[in-house]
Amino acid sequence: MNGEHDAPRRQRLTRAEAKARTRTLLLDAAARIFARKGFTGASVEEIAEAAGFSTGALYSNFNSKEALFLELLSDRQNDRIAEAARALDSHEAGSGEAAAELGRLLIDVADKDIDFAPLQAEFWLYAVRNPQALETMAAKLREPRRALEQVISTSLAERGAPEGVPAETVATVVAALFQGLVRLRRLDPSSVSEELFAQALTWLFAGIDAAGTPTGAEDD
Amino acid sequence: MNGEHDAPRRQRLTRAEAKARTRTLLLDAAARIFARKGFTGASVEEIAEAAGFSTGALYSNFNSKEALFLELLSDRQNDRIAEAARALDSHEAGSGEAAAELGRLLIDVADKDIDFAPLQAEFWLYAVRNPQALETMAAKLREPRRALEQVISTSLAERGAPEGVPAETVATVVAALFQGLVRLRRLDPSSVSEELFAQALTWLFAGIDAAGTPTGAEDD
DNA sequence: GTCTATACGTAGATAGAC
DNA sequence: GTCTATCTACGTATAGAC
Repeated sequence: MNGEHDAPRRQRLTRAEAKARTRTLLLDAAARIFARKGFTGASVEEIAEAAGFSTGALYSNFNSKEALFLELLSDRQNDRIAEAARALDSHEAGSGEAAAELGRLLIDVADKDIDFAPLQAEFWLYAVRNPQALETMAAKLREPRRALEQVISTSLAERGAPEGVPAETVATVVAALFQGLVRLRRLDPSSVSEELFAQALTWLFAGIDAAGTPTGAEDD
Repeated sequence: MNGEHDAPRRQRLTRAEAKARTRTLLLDAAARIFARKGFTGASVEEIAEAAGFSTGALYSNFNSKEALFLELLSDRQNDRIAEAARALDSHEAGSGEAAAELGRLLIDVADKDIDFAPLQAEFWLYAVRNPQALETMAAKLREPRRALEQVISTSLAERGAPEGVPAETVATVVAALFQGLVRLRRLDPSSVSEELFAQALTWLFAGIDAAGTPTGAEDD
């Protein structure tokens, strides 16, 4: 009855597209459930049901629970980080505006996207426990990291900071601060105000300027 | 033969002491295994065996796997953090020495005590997922946090920073930075050099000074 | 107080129907 | 390609011996 190489494609949704949609839905559900229950704590049945499918459908799209998790680790974790890079790109790092923008992003990540930080933590733990995944994760962080470095590098030059201050180092500090503050805010929101990240960045860049010109002398 | 209220105490190891020792050994093993496999990933049998006991002995000392984990969360997590507070106490925060000392501590935590950061991550995830444990965890972090605040407060006063800079805020920034850098170093050691934390602290405090006295004016 | 043996539930993964 | 049913293994927790 239903020939398979001739008939289908009735509503612009080919078989391949339908499968791709299923995959996407499963990945979305997996991100939520993994974030809420952890890699080992989450069950494949739970994930499949949350996506509206059965475990059979899940295994038809992914070889194993681990493969599903690793695909998230490779493909999904950049979403928010890329957003941060964009937020930085529209202003200059070190300026009050960029700091304020990043501050807002921090609050968003910590408060609105409640699954983000726990999922990142799961990724980090998995990477730390599985050396082969460690390189994958480090690689995935490199791209947005370079974007951050680039913006910081530009900003440092504009501020007249000396060449003794590599943008790479500053980018690391900013990234670490961001992560750390997001996690602290989840534990105790009152300890990490909405303006704190912006404030810290302001201090940091002022300190870099001061370190470049300790007593007020400039030029190199 | 062996009367129980009269005879024992032959090698200075009473029954109560023996049990306490068992508990300690189980807790030590639990810390290791939970750090390496995660809360859900670790099995009680694994933990018991690592401590040299059986699951029966474990359940004779703890009501459940969760109770064991919660005891670690409540009692053990302060070890390293208290150490940080002590490191700060011997110098003044903001001084080059204190910064260097903390920098060494960071490297120690990141490289030597390989179970510390993953265990903290497990605690954090558990707290984020279990609101009732969240308060427990936040409370446990408060004590060393106050110590950090105290030292920073003193240091700020010495440096002539204005009252507009609360030590509480600075302490949060320092703590977040520490956590964030430890985790980044585990992913990519080359991105977080041994001197980076000290460097970041130096910048931070210089920036605070500069913010207090923007163009070079002092006095209050 | 600790061990051995086990009950009971649940989870990852597969097989075969549709 | 997805679902239902199931196989198998493992993990928590308990019971009873020593």
